[in-house]
Amino acid sequence: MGRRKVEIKLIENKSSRQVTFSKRRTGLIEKARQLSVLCESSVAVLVVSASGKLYNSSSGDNMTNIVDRYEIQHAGELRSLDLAEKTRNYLPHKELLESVKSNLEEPNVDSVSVDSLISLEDQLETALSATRARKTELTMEFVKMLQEKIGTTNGRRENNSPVNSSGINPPETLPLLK
Amino acid sequence: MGRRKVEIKLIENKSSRQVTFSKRRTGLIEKARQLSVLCESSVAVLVVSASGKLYNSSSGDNMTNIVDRYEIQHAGELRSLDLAEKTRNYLPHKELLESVKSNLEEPNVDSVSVDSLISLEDQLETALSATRARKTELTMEFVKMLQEKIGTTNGRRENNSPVNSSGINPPETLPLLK
DNA sequence: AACTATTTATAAGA
DNA sequence: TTCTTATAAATAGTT
Repeated sequence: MGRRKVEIKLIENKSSRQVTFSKRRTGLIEKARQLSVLCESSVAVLVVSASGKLYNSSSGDNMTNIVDRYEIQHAGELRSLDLAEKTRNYLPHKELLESVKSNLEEPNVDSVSVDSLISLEDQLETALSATRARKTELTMEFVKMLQEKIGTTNGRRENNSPVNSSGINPPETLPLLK
Repeated sequence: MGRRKVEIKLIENKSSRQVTFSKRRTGLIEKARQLSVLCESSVAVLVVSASGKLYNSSSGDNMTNIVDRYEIQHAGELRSLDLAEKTRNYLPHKELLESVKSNLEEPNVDSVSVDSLISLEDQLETALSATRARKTELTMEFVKMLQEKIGTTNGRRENNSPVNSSGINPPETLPLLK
C-alpha cells in the first residue's frame, strides 16, 4: 500500500529497511490497540530488532498479565534454555567479561576480586538454572492436576490417572518454604 | 478500510464484533509476519479474547525466546501475583473445586481422597509461590550484577554499587542443587 | 518529517 | 461461514 508493490522479503537497502521498520512497527502497534478496543480483548506485541532492541506494547491489560496467560497455557512445555543462559546470549557476554577484566587491570583494583565475581556469577547461574527447572517441574505438576480435575468434572477422565489418594503421592521433596 | 468508516470503540453488536475480531486478528498476525521478514526482526503477538481464549503467533524467532527477551529486560520489576494465583483467576477455580467435590459424592469414590487432593494442591501452590519468588530474587541479583559490569566497562559506574569482593557477598542460602 | 499515489485491509453485503 | 466489492486506511517512494 504505497507507490509500489513490495515483495515480502528482506529489504536489502539498510536505510529504507530502517524507515520501514519504524513505520510498520508503529502501524502494527496501532492495529493491536484498535483490535483491543473494538473487540474488548487484550493484545500484546513484542518486537525485537535485528540489533536486539525490544519494542513492546500492550492494550486491554498489562503486559505481565498477558504474558502470564501465555505461560499458564504452555506450562507443560519444557523451556529449551534457562534465563541465565539466554541473558548470556543476548549480551555480548564473553567479550564483556574480557573487557571488564582488562579494564580492571588498573591501579586501584585487584583482579582477584574480579575472578571471585566471575565465580559468584557461575554460582548464580547454576542456582538460577536449578531453581528455574524446579519451578517448571512444579508448574507442570500443578497444571496436570488441574487438568485431571477438569476431566473428572466432565465425567470423561482418562483411566490411567487415578484421583484417589493412593494414586497421587505428595512429593516428599516439596520445598515448603515460608 | 471497509464500506464505512468505523469509530475505534467497542462494537456493540455481538456477532459483527466476533467477525471483526476474527478478521483483524488474522490481519494483525499477518502484519507481524511481514514486519519480521521485511526488517529481519522477531515479532510476537498475543491476543486474549474477552472469553479468555488465547491466540498467539511468533515470527523470526520462537515465542519462548521473544518472551524471555522481554522478561530479561524487565527482570528487576516485581510481579504483582505469582503464577499459581493467576491460574486460579483464569480458571473458575473455587466453583471447580466445589463441582469436583459434589461430582465425587458418588458410589465408588470417598470424599476423603478429594480432601487430600485439595490439601496437596495447597501444598503445591505454596511451593510454587515460594519457588517463583526465589527465582525472581535470583534473577534480579543476576541482572543487577550484569548491569554493574556494563557500567564498569563504560567507565560510568554508580559509586554506591561496589564491584570488589567485599561489596558482594555470595549468599549462603544459594540452592546449589544438581 | 511531510506528502500522495497506490496498494492493502476490511466493513458490509451476498 | 465464506466470498465479493466498495471504501477506508496504511504505507513506499518522493520531497
